[in-house]
Amino acid sequence: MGAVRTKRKPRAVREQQMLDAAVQLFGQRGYMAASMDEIAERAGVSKPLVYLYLNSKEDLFSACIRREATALTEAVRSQVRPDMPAERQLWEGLRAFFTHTAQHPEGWAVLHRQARTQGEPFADEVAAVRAEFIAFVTQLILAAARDGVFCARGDTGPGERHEPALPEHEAAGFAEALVGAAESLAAWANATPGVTAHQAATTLMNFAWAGLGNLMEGRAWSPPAA
Amino acid sequence: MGAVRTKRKPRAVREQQMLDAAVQLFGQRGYMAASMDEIAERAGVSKPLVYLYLNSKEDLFSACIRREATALTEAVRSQVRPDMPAERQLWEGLRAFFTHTAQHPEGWAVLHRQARTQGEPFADEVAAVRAEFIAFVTQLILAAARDGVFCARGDTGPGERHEPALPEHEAAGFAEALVGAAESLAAWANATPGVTAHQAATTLMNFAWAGLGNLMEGRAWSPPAA
Amino acid sequence: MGAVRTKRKPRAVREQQMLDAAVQLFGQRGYMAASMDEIAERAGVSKPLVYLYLNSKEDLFSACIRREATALTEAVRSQVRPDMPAERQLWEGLRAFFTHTAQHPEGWAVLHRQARTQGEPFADEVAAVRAEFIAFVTQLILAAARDGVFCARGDTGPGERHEPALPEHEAAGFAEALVGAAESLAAWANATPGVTAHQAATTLMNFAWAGLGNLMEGRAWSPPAA
Amino acid sequence: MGAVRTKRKPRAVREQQMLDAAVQLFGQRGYMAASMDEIAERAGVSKPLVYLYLNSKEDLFSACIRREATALTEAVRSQVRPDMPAERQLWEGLRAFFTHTAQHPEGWAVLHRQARTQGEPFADEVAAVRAEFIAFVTQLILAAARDGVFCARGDTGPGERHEPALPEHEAAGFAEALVGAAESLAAWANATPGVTAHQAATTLMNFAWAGLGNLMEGRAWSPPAA
DNA sequence: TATGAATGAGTGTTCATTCAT
DNA sequence: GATGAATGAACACTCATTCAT
Repeated sequence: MGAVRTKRKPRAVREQQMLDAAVQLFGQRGYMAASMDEIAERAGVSKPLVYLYLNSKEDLFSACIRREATALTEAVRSQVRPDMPAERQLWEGLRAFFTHTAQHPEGWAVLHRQARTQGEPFADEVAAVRAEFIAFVTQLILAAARDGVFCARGDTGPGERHEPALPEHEAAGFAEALVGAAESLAAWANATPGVTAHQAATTLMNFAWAGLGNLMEGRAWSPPAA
Repeated sequence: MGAVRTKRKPRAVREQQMLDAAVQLFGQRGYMAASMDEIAERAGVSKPLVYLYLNSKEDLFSACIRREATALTEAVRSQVRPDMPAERQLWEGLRAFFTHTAQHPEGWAVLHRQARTQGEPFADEVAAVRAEFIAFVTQLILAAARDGVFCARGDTGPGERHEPALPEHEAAGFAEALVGAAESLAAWANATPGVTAHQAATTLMNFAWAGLGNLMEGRAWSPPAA
Repeated sequence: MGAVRTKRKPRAVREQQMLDAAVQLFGQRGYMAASMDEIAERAGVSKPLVYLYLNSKEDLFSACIRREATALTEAVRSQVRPDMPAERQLWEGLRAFFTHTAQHPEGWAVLHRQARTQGEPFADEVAAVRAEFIAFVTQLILAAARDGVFCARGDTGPGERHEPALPEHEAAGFAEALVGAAESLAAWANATPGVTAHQAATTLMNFAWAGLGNLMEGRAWSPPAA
Repeated sequence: MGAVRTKRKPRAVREQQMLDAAVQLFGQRGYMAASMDEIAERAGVSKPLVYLYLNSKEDLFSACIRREATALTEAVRSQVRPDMPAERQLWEGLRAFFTHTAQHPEGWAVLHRQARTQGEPFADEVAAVRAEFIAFVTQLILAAARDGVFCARGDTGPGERHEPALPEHEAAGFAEALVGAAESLAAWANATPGVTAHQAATTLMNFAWAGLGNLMEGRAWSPPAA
């Protein structure tokens, strides 16, 4: 059982083995249900070595969170250039997001499912990263509103410019919704065979971006009469 | 110290005390981190009694999930009548959803955060309930598309009926996104003071419904040229 | 191995069993070398029960220290009445001390040998008890000096009263020496077959009390010329 | 971070560094609580080197005991010449003892506190050294009794020689008491600021030697009537 | 109906010790 | 001469669970 126990690897290599094993098990079973014994075994390493290198279960989990959060952030950032138009930034970012979560399902499980259910230290770490995404999307929405992007797609004449009309607070709500939708679609795409990252991103852009455009043009939704 | 230990209550009362305590603790700490000792103490009951009534920790957790899922489903269902127009059904359902999650944060935590991180038996139970919501929303979207609802709000003449143009598979994706957005906004509303259930529902309707309408009218989003 | 595991005893009984086992093992092996497993086994009890009743190894050790310190203090106090002459108080106290340490060697080992080598919390607890003994002996010495007891044994007429001539600080030094001698003789008496508590006490009274008398009469020792 | 790790020192030097570190840590924390990791770090040396030079933790502790025991014995022996009168030998020996224990508190802690609480191998080693001290003091007392030293201090004419009157067994008891008193006073002197080795030695001589003299002169103490 | 008494099995963590270089 | 890499065995402690009353 467990990986073959090879010998005498340099520290950095062993550490990655341990983190790989830990991300898998934390992702599958959760923080509390994953035992250090099992992690060590799957890493092909004795338990004391795990403690020697990673200090404690908490530190190991934190290290997993940080590694996966950085990887995800990096994957998205590498596809998004600030000089792109907002719409393109969002599109590329979403594609990178869905691609990465599809390729690293356990890492995504650690971030999205497991870390958030654990107490303060872990939930906070991932909340901070998520807050950055929210802020990024909020800025994108505001930028698009400011630049009148939503009206530019041909149907409305560029002459009549609606004022931005979008308070920051409302944009934050939309960003929250958009990110939540993305998280949900990531799980859906991973669980539904045949749904690619490209399709998931397209679905979300259709759902969200078009809706925002509609809104920008003044067609705000209002509750139906009781 | 825990709750005051009163004596000789009928079984049903005791069981509710236990479930209340369990939902609180499972919601706060998670399934594994919540101990039966603590649950019994908070319920004001001895531990063997918990086992006598609820059999095991797994069964207790399942009972919590079922109770909270039923409560949430009931809260939504009670506000939604099948004879309402689809838009109204969604609006009322969302309001009920946001209201209920705001009033029962621990129950919602059990369903949304904790149950999904645990293995097969629990995650499946809540997944089934969630699937029902998704299916419901999918039907709403399809119904709206079929009835041309999105065009009805005055701007387009009811005469020219667009064909449905919305394959079920695509509607399911939208539903997934909409539900994910709702879940995200529920947490956001609970964490952000001053955001009411009404506002959260409005934000989501604006974000989603208006977007859907835009889409229905043929203004589908397509990826920008690289 | 281990005691026969009898069943269903009331808590107080079990606690004494545990303390008995713990005092034995702590006394023989020391705090760190005694394992909770071994203590539980010798007490005829499972390990969780030890934790249920005594909380932790530290608390268990503290409980041992307190129990044995109280027993020793009580044993001595029960033989010493404040209305006795100082000399008699010391004599009776020492006899009680040597008797008790002979009858409870492990308890004495816990107090004298083991507790003092452990860190702050434990060493302090026993140091406080020892300080009480020192203070008691100091008062005895001062009282004897004040009352001129040392001159009363016939050789000097009671008429000529020497002034106390004994500063408190010096009395404390003597008390420290006397108590140290007593501790040493307790181990010696326990290790040397045929030495009774009575004999040990007599030896110490001869060694110390007579010497004090000599000193009181003005025959102070002074260093020999180099 | 521990001592600076300098390179390539001769073996004897490294060994002393290790023993220094070990004596400090064993003295402060005790045998079991001091870890080889910490010792190696404080010695500025890698752990395998400690094993290469000192074989095992037990051997290392033994080496500490032997080094400190030898140092203490040597310190005392160097001040005591067999041709001195017994009283002077004791006085000089005590002064050397108090001086050394004051200057090497950790070494003294290893010998007096830590080694005696550990099992057979260590306690025996230090017990053997202590037995030598006891034997030495016993001989001193017997010699003084034989030579009538106690009567020589002027008050009694040297003409009338009391017979020794001191059985060896009784002398051993006095020696045990005296050494115990010395050990106690050593700790007291170290813990009480302002008490010098000279003062501690004087206190003990006053307490013990004068008492012995009193005894020799036939004024034996006898228990008071009940 | 309800509980005090009790435990088997497992957890995270540490330590003395060795090997390969 | 000296060390980075590695582990078997143990430790304190906790938990879900049951029995006897």
